[in-house]
Amino acid sequence: MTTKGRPRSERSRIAVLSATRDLLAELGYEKLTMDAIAARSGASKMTIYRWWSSKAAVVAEAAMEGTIPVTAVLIADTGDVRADVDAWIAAAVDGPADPPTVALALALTAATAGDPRAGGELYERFTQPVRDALITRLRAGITAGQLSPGADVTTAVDALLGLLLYRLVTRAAPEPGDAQRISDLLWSGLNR
Amino acid sequence: MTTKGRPRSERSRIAVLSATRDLLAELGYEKLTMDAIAARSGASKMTIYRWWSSKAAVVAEAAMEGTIPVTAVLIADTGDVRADVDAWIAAAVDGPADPPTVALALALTAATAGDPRAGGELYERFTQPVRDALITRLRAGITAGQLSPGADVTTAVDALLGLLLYRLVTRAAPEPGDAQRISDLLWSGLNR
Amino acid sequence: MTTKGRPRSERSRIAVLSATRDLLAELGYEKLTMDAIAARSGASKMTIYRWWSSKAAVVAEAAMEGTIPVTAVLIADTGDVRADVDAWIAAAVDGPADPPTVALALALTAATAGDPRAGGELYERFTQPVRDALITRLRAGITAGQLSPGADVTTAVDALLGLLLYRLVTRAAPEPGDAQRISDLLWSGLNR
Amino acid sequence: MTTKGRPRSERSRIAVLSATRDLLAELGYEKLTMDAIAARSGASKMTIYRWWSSKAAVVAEAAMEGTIPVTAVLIADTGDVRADVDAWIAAAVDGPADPPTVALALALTAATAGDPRAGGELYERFTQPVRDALITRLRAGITAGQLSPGADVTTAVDALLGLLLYRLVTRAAPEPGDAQRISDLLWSGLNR
DNA sequence: TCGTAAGCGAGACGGTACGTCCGGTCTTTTC
DNA sequence: GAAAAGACCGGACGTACCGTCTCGCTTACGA
Repeated sequence: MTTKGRPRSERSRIAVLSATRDLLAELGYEKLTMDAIAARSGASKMTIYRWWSSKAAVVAEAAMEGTIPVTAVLIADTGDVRADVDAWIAAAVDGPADPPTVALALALTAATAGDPRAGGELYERFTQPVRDALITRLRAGITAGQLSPGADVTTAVDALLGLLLYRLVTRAAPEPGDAQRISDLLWSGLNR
Repeated sequence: MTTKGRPRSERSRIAVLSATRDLLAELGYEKLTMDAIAARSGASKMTIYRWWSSKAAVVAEAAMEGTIPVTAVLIADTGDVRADVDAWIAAAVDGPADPPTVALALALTAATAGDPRAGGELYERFTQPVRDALITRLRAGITAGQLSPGADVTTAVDALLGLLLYRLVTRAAPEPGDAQRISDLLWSGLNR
Repeated sequence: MTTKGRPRSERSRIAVLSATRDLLAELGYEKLTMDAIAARSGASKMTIYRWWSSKAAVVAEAAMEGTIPVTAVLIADTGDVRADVDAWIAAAVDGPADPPTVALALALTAATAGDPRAGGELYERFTQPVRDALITRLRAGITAGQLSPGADVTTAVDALLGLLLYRLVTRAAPEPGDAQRISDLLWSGLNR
Repeated sequence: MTTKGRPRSERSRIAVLSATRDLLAELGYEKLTMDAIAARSGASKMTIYRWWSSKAAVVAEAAMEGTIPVTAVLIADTGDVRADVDAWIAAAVDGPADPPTVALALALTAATAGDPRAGGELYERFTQPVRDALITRLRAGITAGQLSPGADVTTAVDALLGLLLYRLVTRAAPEPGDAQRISDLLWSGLNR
């Protein structure tokens, strides 16, 4: 026996998330309204609130489906730590050039920073996996003898992610060579 | 000739900024309201809007006056770059332990990330001076022969500020030795 | 050939009308909701709308089945006009003492008064037959020589029904002797 | 000392009541919405809710200012009861021919009948004064010897008001001679 | 006896109005 | 002439109800 009653409309779900992404890119997080999402998506506000508890929740799921495939690319393990992590850095620095992705990341940051009580879990949901993956890959590099045993992996990863966040928040446009410069900084920090 | 009429009430100005800091710590940026600031401070909304143009502006000035002791500490120039910058790092890492200051910094971040159009100027107003001061001090260190001429100062500074921002946004509590670890990372990055 | 497929559930029909009467007595017409009728009756909203076109229609049928014993009492024709009509008055004045019936009558009044476009037909459906029956009986009394030929039957009937409506709407509790006083008024009006 | 702060806008108050009357005449009570009142009047919903607690309250006050001057004309006391009351009847029967007044009266009836809990007070607020005035005038007529001492004044008045209400609710258009017929019925009822 | 067509409970849906809240402006009186 | 008080508009909030629309299940007719 399957569930009773009319099933949830996948069509609406997609329309809502899609409209959220579009409006975020156009207006930014603060000016994004539930009414606008409803109007743009064709879904009623009731339907949106039935499935998402708040604006932050919609944005979170929109980000989940929209950007994770881009930024959360699992770090490859080719056996060469530096090459693997450099590839991730290059993707992270140059990748999110398109406005929707930038807007989503900014929205997540705003939601996280703006509501101390509910935001922590939200932000960690997206950043934590990436952070863990980087730390894991680097620790594997230590085990493989490619990094010195005493390398301060977590501080380096936080500096890396922080730098990306900082550039995002200050809207610093990525410049050619950025990935290389960041890579250099990171590896000299790790190979004292 | 002095200005005519009743002079601006310094008493109100202080009460507004103080109430803003308190409420920010209690509620976060999104739930902070102008009505609440007016009620808590005893000033009328009219008075607030006479002197500040928006909620963001009040928060900005509250941050200005509230965090100066912490972040705007001018980097000293004792002749020893590393000692000078390490002192600043120590202050920045351990300083903002009190909730109001953290709340202010988060509020600024939320406002900046949430409103792409108006936020850039706001954020730069607080971060830019610090960033410039750090870069200037480090460049002086290069001139003084204490750092290698090819050191990538801006990337290092962005990583430093980004790391602080990242820890702030993720509400990572500062742990003993953090300042030391960050310092180590920074200097090995700069002295390749 | 009878109809194919599953026949209409009499069980549901009764449950809906019964739930409507109960809820009307508890909440009044304005606060009565279709969702509540569905929940209370165990029928789905789909089923309700399959058989009734609107809230007003459900209420109308609920009234139809609920108040017939009270108001639709056909005026008897024993040959004595005054005795026949007085019996009807007594039933109408003292009858609807129970809350559900009162609530139904009020609901019909509210629906009629509240929606000028659709209400006329609704109200006439319940009042018209009674009005016609009274007028017919009185006219028969004229024919039988029990009332003066010039008696203004329609005005008198409207005054009688209006008085009952007025007492209903103002929630005036019936008092002993009311039926007698109304009867007196009516007959002196008819026998000028 | 007068009250502090900006005083209530009389302009808004009038605009709201006026818009309510217009919309009532156009749409009827059930289709009247607060949003429409706000839009038509130029007042914000906030302002409306600041001064009136519900749609019924706005309608009540709109009726107060709009129709009471028309129907609640205090019954004159020229010394001739019948002439005085007949004048009132004539005004009540022929007067409210204009749609806004009819709509208001219907709206009050709908509100009263539709919400048993809150409506009683509402209806009595408008009907009670008229009823009392009629009863008072008729009792004065008894004292003056113009009516028989045993006349059942209250039943007669309720029949009169009920007849008007009944005709209102059934949307019976007033016909020539109605006032006369009602008058005849009333007086023969009172002068048994 | 069995297929099938209509009825059914469940419940999600788009739409519309609700009553509340907040940002920012305006208008009074008081100081 | 600045300040406190507080009413004002515009517009977003999150909720409720309407009437419609799938679903998958149930029932009893008619082949």
